[in-house]
Amino acid sequence: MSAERGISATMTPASKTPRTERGRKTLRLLLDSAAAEFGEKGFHDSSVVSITQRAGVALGSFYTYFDSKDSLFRALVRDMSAQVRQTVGPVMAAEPDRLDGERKGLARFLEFVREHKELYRIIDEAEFVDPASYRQHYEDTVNGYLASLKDAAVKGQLRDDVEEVHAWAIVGMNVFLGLRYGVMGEDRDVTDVANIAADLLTNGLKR
Amino acid sequence: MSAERGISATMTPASKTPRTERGRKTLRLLLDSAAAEFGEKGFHDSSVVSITQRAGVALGSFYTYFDSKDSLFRALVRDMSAQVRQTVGPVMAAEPDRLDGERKGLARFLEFVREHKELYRIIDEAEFVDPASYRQHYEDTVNGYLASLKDAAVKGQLRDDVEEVHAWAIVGMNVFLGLRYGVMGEDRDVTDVANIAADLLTNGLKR
DNA sequence: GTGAAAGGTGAACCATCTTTCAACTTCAAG
DNA sequence: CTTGAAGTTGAAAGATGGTTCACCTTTCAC
Repeated sequence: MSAERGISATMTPASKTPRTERGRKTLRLLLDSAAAEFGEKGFHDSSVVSITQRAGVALGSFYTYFDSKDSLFRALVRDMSAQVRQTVGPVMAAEPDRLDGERKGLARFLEFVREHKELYRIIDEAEFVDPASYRQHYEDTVNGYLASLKDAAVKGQLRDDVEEVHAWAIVGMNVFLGLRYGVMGEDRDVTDVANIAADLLTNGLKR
Repeated sequence: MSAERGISATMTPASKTPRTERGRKTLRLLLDSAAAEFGEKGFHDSSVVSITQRAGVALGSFYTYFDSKDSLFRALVRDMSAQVRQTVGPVMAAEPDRLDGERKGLARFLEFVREHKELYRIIDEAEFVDPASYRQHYEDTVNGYLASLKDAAVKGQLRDDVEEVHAWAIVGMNVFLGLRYGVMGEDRDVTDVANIAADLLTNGLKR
């Protein structure tokens, strides 16, 4: 049984992990080039040759660190997914009031998207290149959200019937505001957008 | 000048339009097979050979009706985009009260998604295959939404400061609810989901 | 200084499709 | 019944781009 234990899709095989500083440097160079390349051209129009050229290393070196173009992409998706949560989560958690946290968190998210326009292309393309990671990304995001909403409900900061549907709705709202006001155009102030959205979320549409 | 007038990316050249009933039948066969194929495997893993096999026509016939694999995809995106609005719009407009319309419209949208699971894969992949159509799809959707919100505001059915940000937020919410409760799983009743979302949208999160 | 492990190199191999094309079939108008 | 325009066919050309591999260079422990 345990002899059969292999490496899962989300792990990097030991044989590909760099052993020296030099190796880690090259690996990082490849990851950064890949993020830029995938962000600009998407997965299929990006080529391994082009990524290595951008990184300034030889084609063959790529396969010293990754099993395939796919496995590099998987590594990137996991990396960016974690980066978003690590950036936005603390900002949100720092506010005593959950609805203030919502506002601050969204503003920070919009800023992050503007600094990392490649985020959307990479996460979105995961739907096709690596569906498991795609699903995982949103489930992780929604679950984190739901937990913090329920926590706030217990504290009496918002309605106490919050559930999964609310979390998906709010995440969808934020994702689309990021798409429109982070990626598609920067024609609005992030704080304004965050205020409007937080107000909608707090008070609703009714008169 | 007018001699230079060509065909835009969104048009089908006259030379490719079927002239007979037999031709129209083959074209439809190809479109349906393509929707199924793209929905299952995504654009890049779908092949023209496979689409023609599914349709039961020869490879060469494909190029009688389409200039390229890309142009077929573009045709499909426009088609599905219009289909969604034609399905949901009337249901929403039929309710005298806009917030009731929101509820009914979302329910109908969720049903539509369940009946057409390929919708998300095709629209989402347009971000990479045909960015112009992707953007167009969401701008059309949001603009329609915004117009109807403003109309309702004038009638006094909801807050009168509705603007673009609200429209993007609501569309994002609906898209994600469709993703989760239409595509990813059917573990919730569409009416329940629509009621919860409409209530959130109407009254907000506050206690 | 030496040997071995880690890292680097890029030409070549190879599989996969898209697209073209010249020959063939269908069908309806005259 | 003839004719030709519309439609059909699939082998093959052409392009692309991921992956391999045999050989070279660098690093560093002993």
